[in-house]
Amino acid sequence: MNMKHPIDTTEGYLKKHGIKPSYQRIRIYDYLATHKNHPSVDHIYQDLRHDIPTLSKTTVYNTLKLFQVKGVLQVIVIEENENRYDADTDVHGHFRCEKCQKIYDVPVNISQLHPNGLEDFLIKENHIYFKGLCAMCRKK
Amino acid sequence: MNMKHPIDTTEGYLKKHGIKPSYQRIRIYDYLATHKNHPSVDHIYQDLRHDIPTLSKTTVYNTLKLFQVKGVLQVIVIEENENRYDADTDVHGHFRCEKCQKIYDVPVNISQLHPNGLEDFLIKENHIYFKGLCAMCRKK
DNA sequence: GTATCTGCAAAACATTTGCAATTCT
DNA sequence: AGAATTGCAAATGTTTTGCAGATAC
Repeated sequence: MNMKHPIDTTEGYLKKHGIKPSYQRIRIYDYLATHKNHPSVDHIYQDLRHDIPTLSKTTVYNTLKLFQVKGVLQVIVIEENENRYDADTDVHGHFRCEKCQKIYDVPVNISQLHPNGLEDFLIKENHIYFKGLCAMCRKK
Repeated sequence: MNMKHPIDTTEGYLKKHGIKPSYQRIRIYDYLATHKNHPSVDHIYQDLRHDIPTLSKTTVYNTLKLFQVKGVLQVIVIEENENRYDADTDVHGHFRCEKCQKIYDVPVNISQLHPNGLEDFLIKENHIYFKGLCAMCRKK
């Protein structure tokens, strides 16, 4: 579980954010909270459909869009043609290895970054990511 | 023109990077160099097809992919479902206004950002972007 | 019983691929 | 001529939409 208030259940956590906790929504949120490898829609769908045979991909899309609007996940736009999802809503960066394709979490101190010219802008989201070779792939 | 060596022509600049300067490639590069608003493939295609009626979108895709591989542009992955392109290959950030959709350049000092845990990683690309409301949209 | 949620099928996009015609040297 | 480039048409893959049936309160 990856929740701000660990005492909560997923159901309570979703409710608190104005999301009706249907069975599918709870399962999708729990999947994200326990699979921190920044899954794509298809990852989520393929894994969950073994447990929930009636699940449809549309529901996964609907649910993730709702989660995004309600602020319980962040969309990681790092691949050029598919979105990834992360239940960790704290500001942090990502690293994508161009060889093994894995996406790593990267702790970054955003306060060190003082962009000029944005003084009158309202910044709602910070996105930082890196691409290259991870330690393992680099050695080979 | 947005070139490291302003003395060059587009033709010379492309050659230097191992790109045969065909008519279409020169026109697409010039478009990027003079339109710094981070256009999408469709922006480029729709604008250039008035001048070059035979231009195909495939050629725009082919050319941008080639430019990316040869390192004369960077792909900005900031929209959730389409790529944007920038002939400025220096490290810099972007800000996308969620209201007017405009993408602004943001000078950032990447060296201020010392991500932990990437010591053995080879970082080839840095990407930093922000989302929110720009100064103009915020006032309204 | 009325709202909402789910999921199938189809549509809408962005992007890629196969291949034939064109262009360049 | 030979090699690279262009561009049409079709395919692919992701995401969205319309809508009917199921579910929840």
